[in-house]
Amino acid sequence: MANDTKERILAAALEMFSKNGYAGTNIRELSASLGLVKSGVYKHYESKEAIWNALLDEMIAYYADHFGSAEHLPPVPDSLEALTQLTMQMVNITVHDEKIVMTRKLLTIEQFRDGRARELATRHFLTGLNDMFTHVFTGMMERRLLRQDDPKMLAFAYTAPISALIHLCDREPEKTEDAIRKIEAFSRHFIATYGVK
Amino acid sequence: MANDTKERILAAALEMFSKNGYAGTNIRELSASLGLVKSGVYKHYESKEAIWNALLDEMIAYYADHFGSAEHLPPVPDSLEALTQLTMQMVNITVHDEKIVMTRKLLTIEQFRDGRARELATRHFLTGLNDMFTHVFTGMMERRLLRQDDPKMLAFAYTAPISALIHLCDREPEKTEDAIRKIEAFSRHFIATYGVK
DNA sequence: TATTATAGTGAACGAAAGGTCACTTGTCAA
DNA sequence: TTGACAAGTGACCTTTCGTTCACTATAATA
Repeated sequence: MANDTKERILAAALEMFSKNGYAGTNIRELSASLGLVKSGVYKHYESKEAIWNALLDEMIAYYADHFGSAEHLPPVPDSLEALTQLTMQMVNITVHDEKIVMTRKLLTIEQFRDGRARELATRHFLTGLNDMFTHVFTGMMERRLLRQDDPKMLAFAYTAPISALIHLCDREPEKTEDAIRKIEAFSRHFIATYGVK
Repeated sequence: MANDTKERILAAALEMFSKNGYAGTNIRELSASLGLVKSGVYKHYESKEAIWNALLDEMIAYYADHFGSAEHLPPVPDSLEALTQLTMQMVNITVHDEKIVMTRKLLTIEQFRDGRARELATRHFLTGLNDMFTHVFTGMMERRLLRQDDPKMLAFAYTAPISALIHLCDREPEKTEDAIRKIEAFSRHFIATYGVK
């Protein structure tokens, strides 16, 4: 029971912080959204900042669990088409999973205020996808699916535009479908450029 | 005199909003940073929100003046090397100009809260550079400096990675030099891929 | 059964927020 | 010289914020 409420507080905090930012969120509203009165929250966290820190802890742990280690690297696609499919699958999850979307928004909003948010933002927005596709492209080059080139550079050239469109989805959700189509078109264009026929 | 203070208030607002966000900024501090007492600010703007709106007006006007119309399109580079030089020149301005950096941070932080900030963010982060380099690449293809391809797609593939590294500079300024080197390396890699020898 | 820890309530608190207002000061036009 | 107005001050108001605390209800424990 205790733990349940504690987690529900974090979930509500993620929702409110990602919408209104840390400074723009107040404990009254947060509590109310859980059917609690605000003093009830203080039975589980000693302060607003403690909630923020716990949420960041959870986000960091979540990232480590889901994307952190080599076990989570995707299988190397065995065809050029499979690269697009892998990409679209990942994009669809990342753009439609509410929790991931909120996490990204939160990191976007708070990256300049909190050092740990800053680090995690860079991983989410830049190095995470980059490392993953460096691995993918290295494998694809070994299998002669991609022309020989610097896999890190290719991964950067591939993931950064995709990342930009994911950010667009966060910012203007009504453009999501369009952005996803653009990502697929970009993926195919990339393959047309670097793929080995 | 009146106008002077009015503008100084906007400058201070840009600084504070871009650092602490709208909700995290208070009029007392803002006034103090100008050597004023807070009621003095209300002689020039009727509310905090009015300051925000005036700042956004200014930002929108500034963008229109500096990057908005066809007059501001850069000359089409006459060589592949000139493309990298044009790029690096633009990147250096955009990364080192304090006002532009603060504007970008502000839009990053407030894009989910304000509709006009959202629009301007998309222009700053995505469509602005994109349109500009669509023009550049169209010209370079006509001059057979770049291989024939979809100029919009190439512009997107070129500008999005650069944009990602500019965001990195905003987030982690100590990585600025490194990021700029990466941009140059990326530009040269891009040319190696799409340039006509 | 008696006890005790836990989760939640509601009133209250001090600090800080945005905003108002009567007042002073300095500048310039009539 | 005087009157009017713009710019700035400082005290004050109301609201909202984060936080505390004495208290209650509940459910597990001894």
